[in-house]
Amino acid sequence: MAETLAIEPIQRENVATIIVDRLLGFVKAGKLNSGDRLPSERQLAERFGVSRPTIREALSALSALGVVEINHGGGIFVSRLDATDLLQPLTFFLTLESVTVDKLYEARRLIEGEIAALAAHQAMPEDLGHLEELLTAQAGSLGDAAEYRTVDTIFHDRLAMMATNPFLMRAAQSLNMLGQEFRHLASETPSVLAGSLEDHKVIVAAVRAAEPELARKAMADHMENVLRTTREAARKSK
Amino acid sequence: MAETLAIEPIQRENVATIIVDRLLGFVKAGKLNSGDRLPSERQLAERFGVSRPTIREALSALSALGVVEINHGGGIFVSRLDATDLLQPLTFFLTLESVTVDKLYEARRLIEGEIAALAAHQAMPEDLGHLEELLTAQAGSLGDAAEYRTVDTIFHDRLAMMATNPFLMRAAQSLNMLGQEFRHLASETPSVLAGSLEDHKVIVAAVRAAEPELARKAMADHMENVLRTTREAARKSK
DNA sequence: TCGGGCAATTGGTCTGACAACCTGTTGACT
DNA sequence: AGTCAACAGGTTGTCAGACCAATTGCCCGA
Repeated sequence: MAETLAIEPIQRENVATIIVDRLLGFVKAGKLNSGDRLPSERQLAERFGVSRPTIREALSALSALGVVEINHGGGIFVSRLDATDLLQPLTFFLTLESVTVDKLYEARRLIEGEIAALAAHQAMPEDLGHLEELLTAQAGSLGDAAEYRTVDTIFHDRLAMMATNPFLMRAAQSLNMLGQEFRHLASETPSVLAGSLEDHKVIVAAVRAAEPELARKAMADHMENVLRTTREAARKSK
Repeated sequence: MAETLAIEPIQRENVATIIVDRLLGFVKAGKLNSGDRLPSERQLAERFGVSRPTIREALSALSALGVVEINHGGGIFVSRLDATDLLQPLTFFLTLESVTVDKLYEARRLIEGEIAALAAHQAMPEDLGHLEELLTAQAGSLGDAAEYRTVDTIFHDRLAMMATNPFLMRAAQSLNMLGQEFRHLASETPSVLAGSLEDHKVIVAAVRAAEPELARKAMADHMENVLRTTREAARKSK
């Protein structure tokens, strides 16, 4: 029998890594809150009993993670990551072949679908107003692909906010970002944008009608269309 | 009208930041692929015309982002994480109040449910063997809460791998990590662990039977149970 | 009172050194 | 000839101390 036996490599951790975890612990435990200023590098080095380069490595990592902000001459502060903005990081790594694109949209269909359903379930009147505005904004930017993409992102974000689930929102945002790398091609075609707008209208209608399942279906169809046009554009450009 | 007029602070970027972007560019452009070995720190320092500490700060950041793996004495490699491991970063930011716990499990139910369904749809025989092994491992660790949590995580990871969707896997992992912060309390109760194991057995049975919808339901129920026990434990400890 | 300039503080970078670790090779022993 | 231990070279990990650059705030002079 093939033992699972997950023998871990026993890696003795970096001192810098330990310090990262330690500081992260402070943030988690609430001992460090958003906007708080950290001690200076020299003080941190002294308190942790390590050298300044080591401290700097730890801070560099935390900065990359978006947990702290470093100001030359000014000090180091805990970022105000009220809810969203993390997760920017993974915008890279687009070695994505077509297989992966399928998987990406499999995930998007699920998550965006749920978001649409939740939004339909608990939409507030003013939310609906916003969505309508965004639709007209999209109609007005059919000629400008870059602008359309921007408004499109706002549209999906708005819907995600209506779903009132920060976790789904977060996941949806990152998947959207990843998808956007591919859509540059497709979105240059006017007919594609027009089709997208039509999809959005159907979604809004379902949300307005407070029909969760209809909304989910509409969103799933939309994702399907986006995937299809993305693939066609990719094939053509080959 | 309030002009946006985004006057940027003209921040001259860190040299380390520049190097991070540069290396990231290589990865994006395909000049550096998964598993590739980077030049040594000294060589990098020389080529970029900077000192080694600066290079180390850049590498530390990339390591935190999960883009590279650094082995003491061994070298630096581009992570192979075909698609997955980014996004780890946002494991923190757990300001989670009880409202948020509900939302967290709303998201988990959706994503883990889909994973279970996909796994049931395309399970391979050896995968089923692994799952069985994990079940017995869990049965054996009912007395040790910490160990049980570890095996539990492996169980969910395994299922996620079977779903063959790196994006869902990634999302599920981070949600699981977030959830774990709360489960420390609940998982100290033996009866809770036993209940969890029973849930797992039902899930595996559904996967083995190749019944996607049954698996989804079983997983959703499991999530529901986890949420319930987590809440009860939290209430008791108040 | 206001304004400019100086000085302290803080982050940014460099140099050079040594320790800990991994790997392949060499050499001795069986 | 085959095995295995010790060694050498390269690599990351950490440290110390120094100096540069940006920010801040105090202090003094107008």
